[in-house]
Amino acid sequence: MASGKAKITDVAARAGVSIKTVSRVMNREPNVRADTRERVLEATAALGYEPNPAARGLASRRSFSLGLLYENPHEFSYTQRAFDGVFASCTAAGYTLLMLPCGGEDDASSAADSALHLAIQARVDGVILTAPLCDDGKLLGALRERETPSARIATATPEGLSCTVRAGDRDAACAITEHLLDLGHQRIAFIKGDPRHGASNERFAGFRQGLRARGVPLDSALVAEGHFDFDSGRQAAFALLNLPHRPTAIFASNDDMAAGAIAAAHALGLAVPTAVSVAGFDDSPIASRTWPPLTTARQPVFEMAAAVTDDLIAQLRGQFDGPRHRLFDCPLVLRESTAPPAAVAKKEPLKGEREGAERHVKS
Amino acid sequence: MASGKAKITDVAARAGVSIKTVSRVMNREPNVRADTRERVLEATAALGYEPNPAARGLASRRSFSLGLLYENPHEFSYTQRAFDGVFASCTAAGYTLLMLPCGGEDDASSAADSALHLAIQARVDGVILTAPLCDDGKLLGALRERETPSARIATATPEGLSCTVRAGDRDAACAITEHLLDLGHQRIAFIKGDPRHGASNERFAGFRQGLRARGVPLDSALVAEGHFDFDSGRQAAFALLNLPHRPTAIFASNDDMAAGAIAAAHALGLAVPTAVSVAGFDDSPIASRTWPPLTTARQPVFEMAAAVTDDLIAQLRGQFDGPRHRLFDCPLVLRESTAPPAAVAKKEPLKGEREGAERHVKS
DNA sequence: TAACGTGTTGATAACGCTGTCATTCCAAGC
DNA sequence: GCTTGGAATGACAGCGTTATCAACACGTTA
Repeated sequence: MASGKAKITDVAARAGVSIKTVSRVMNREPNVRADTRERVLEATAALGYEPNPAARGLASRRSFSLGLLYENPHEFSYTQRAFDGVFASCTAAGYTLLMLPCGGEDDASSAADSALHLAIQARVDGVILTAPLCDDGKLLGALRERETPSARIATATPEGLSCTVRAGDRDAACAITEHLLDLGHQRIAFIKGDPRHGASNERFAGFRQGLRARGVPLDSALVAEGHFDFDSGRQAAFALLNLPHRPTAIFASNDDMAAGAIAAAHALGLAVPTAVSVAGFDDSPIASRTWPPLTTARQPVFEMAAAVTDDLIAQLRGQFDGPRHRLFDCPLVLRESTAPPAAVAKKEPLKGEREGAERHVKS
Repeated sequence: MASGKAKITDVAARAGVSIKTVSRVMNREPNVRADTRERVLEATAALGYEPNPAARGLASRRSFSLGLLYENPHEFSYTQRAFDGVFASCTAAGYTLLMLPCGGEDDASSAADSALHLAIQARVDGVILTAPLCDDGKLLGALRERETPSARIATATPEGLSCTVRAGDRDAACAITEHLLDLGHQRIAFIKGDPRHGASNERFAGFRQGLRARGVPLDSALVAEGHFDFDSGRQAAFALLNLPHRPTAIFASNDDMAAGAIAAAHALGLAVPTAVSVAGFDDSPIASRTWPPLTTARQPVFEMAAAVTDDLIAQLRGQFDGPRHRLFDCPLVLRESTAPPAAVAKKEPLKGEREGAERHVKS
């Protein structure tokens, strides 16, 4: 109970063993008799002993901490979900987590440098990279040079010596596209994401794949550039909806941009989904906060982040037989922002109101 | 350049001084001759020397790290902005920052305990508490008992031995209320925030104060309970807008709930702001992502967090003459979610479209 | 019985820095 | 020149843990 000051010698004295044995117990090392371990644990509990991380770090030349490098100032909800997953795994494994923001806006590479410098200063045992940093050649090179183990979330290149995790962006984007086509849409616009993110290409590829599967030609006039943030989505949608022959549906590469598209539609007096359907990607918090709430694909960021962190920690502990590359499905989430196009709706009117409850469908 | 392995003895050898002098330079201690300091700095640069934080921590019995305790799983955008401010100050001062989430949902006090335990394990030099933890008596007691310095953001009790910072919630809420009254609204509904947050009371008090100043009686039927999250705002607004004699404006205690109110209005076929005006509080990211974007009060969370962190670090460094209690203004931000009520609008029609640009007005 | 192996435990030297205190330096005062 | 005192510097002992390696206990095998 009286904690805060007990050290390993106190515990050793109380348990009647050497400090080394206490150390063994604290570190879950083998070769300690069960009753000895019991006595030590009892002593630690009685004294409220907490190992001193500084002393541990100094002696073991490890810090038992990881760094989470991220860049996106816009879509922090993604980083938050990733953080939650990474944090959960770190805590479970007795690791400490450092947030290492990379500026973003201004000078991307110098921001990455400074974040890397923070990681070096803090002597983290490993780093976790989110997109788009996870595909930054210079950063990866610097990490390799320092022999810093790393894990990569949402990478475009699921290979190499570090563990990676990514979502089935292409399949899910294809599924969303097919959903829109199934509703009867023929003129579907697409808003691309930040080209530095590997997921952007994948989602666009999924979109094209969906069209191709249904024999609908790709109209390049309906493809707009975006950067994953609300404002770029709004502007892109504005332009698309002002087209002479405007699309009946917009598929934005993420939810923030989809929310922007909804705002643009509202501003133009176009009701969603009556006049125009809108779909997003990620199922981030904003997806259920727009009106109408967004049809999207759920990217299981928490689970992805937690899994890849587990992998990284396993690697740090030497339980490692080659890097592991994981792939997670993104199930479709159907909400109220998508519906048949007006022309079709007349032929097949919807029966009553759409239900408010979400429906999760495996993609 | 060749960094990662140099230690203080190497630097000392290269600079031709003792390790103690290098230590002095690294810690910006006085009583080092300018040219000596210069030589040492040159040597550190040449060797790419980075002090080992574990060794530093062990010898100095400090960790040079702070912990940010937070609880709100809903409104993470607030925590993010606070984090950004705290992080900026920490980095500038050479401190490391640990995120210490407190669960939230389930068992609040046990979650706070576990976060506190993480802080103890990590041996942070101080902690920063966000609402509502900053007013959690048990938590504050535990911190006092361990003599852990702390800073508190958005506290209801700006007093005691720790540095605090808070926003002028009451004045800003009063200003928003007066803004709605000035537009001609007489029946203004109010959605309260989480009662555990000190700000909730203050904002409600500001609302009442605004009404009183204009001689408008408080109609308790128009006051609803909320918990600062989107869904509670939506439900409260739903109930309010279904009232026989419904309000012409809704003032929600924060932006998330205001976004929920907008969703409720949309769902009921009530246009915002034509049929009902909606105002929020905080100017969080969602405030500019709803449609229409929200009239709100900007809480300068980044600046508040950075300032109180500076105070805490100053205290840790012994530059401390009593705790400092700061107060920040929340300027009004007028956007498109508020307008004169329909009846008044007929008499005094708006001229043309409202401009899209934001206008910041000091409250 | 002796040698051996396996499982368990402990003595002691690092780990890289800071705190304490002693020492040296140097300009000013007599 | 000699003393004085503050500024500048260094020697050295920890800080609380882990790593290394030695020692020991005990059952098994030759």
